[in-house]
Amino acid sequence: MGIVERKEKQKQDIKKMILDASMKLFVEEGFDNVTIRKIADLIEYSPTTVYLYFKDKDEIFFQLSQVGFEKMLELNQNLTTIANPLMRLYKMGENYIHFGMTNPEYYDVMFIQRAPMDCISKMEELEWTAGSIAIESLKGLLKDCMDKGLIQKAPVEIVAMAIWGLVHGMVSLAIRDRLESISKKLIEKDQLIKMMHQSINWFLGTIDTSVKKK
Amino acid sequence: MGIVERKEKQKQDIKKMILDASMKLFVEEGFDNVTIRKIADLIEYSPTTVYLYFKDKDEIFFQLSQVGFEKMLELNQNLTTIANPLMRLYKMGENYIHFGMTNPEYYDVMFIQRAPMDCISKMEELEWTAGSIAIESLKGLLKDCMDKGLIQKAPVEIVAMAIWGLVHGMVSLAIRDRLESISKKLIEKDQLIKMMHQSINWFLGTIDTSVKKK
DNA sequence: AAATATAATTAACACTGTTAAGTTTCCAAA
DNA sequence: TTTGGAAACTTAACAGTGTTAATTATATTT
Repeated sequence: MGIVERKEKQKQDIKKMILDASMKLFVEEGFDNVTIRKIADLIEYSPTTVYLYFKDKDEIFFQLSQVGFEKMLELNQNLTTIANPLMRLYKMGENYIHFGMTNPEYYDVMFIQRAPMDCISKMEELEWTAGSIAIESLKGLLKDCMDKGLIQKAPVEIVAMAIWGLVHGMVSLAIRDRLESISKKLIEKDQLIKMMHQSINWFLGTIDTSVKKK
Repeated sequence: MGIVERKEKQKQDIKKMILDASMKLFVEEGFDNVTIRKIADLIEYSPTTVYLYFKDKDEIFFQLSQVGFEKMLELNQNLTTIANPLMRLYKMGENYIHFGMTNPEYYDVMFIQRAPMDCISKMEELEWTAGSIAIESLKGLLKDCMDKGLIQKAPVEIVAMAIWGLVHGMVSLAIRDRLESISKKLIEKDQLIKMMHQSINWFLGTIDTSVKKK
């Protein structure tokens, strides 16, 4: 039955077209400018056709966020070469900040935008999403650091929460233009990133047991 | 000229009515359910009347966020009694988390929602907003801690960014239902708050120079 | 070729923020 | 007290939004 196969492929192609169009609008014009009608215009179908391939707008954004997670996972490939877990942790934070600051729109759907209810239940079905892979690897890394005595022993979940909070907090405040108030003068993006690096550097320095305290 | 005074007062009263109605919708039905028409319904005026008192919807939310900042400032009154700056820092973080978790809608407009451009320029005019007061007091507190040798010396801005990031990160992830993935099972709000407390506790413990490191 | 299943579209609904134009209300000067 | 004008408010409308039911066009199967 080659015909049903081809049909299925066509279906997937159109799905991809819709996602690509959404992404294009998303990155170029921002979240609020992604409308069903604009998507339909781009792929040269009628607006209602979109609903033949996606339940609603939320599902499209959910799919986009999944793409974002994969991108992030890919970015973290550069960690594999780093043996020292504490160094890896630092690089991981650096990656996170870099990803968020250079892909603010992706970051938005992944971590800032309200997650629709039925996506949450979908997550629970999957049980092993790209997002949970990231957080699990962070927890593993922390455990590794503790086992090797590189950082103080503490409940992994608590420390993971703090570290994720730290980087997410800085990135999301930056993306939403709230970090202006930290210094009196305006700060440009590059310098902001530099400051974030200093922050995680300072942070990891303080929890690093090998650094001598006076 | 008592008449022009009374007129002015009336104007302020209606402004307050609009803000109160917005707030009510905001808290009870969430951000997306605050519409000009619903506000108008509540105050029993026509929708266009709202525009005689506020430039646009953004201005209403900006005003609401200002109210939020004042509420937060008020909450921080309990800090004055604490002499030890490190203890104050801990309590400040606890306050922040408490405020965010019990007033998620306020927190939203204050720190998460996209800030409209012309509000930012308005901020620069004011130059001394409730928001910047909070961040300045955090910086002052940190300087105090460093001067007294309670925590390691480091650039205040960098440390302030890290700490604000830490608490904001945890709260905003919680509000947007992203913290579910940190533990495999569902976590209820109260326990989440407890975990956040443990996080800042652990964090301040590690930067506290008086705590002995093994 | 006719019947059926699939795919795409048109038209419409119930909303949204916002504006121009028209009414009503109120206060001060003639 | 009447009249003029300003201020306050409303009606109607515009240009959008997500989404659905009903309809038409296109393939596929019998």
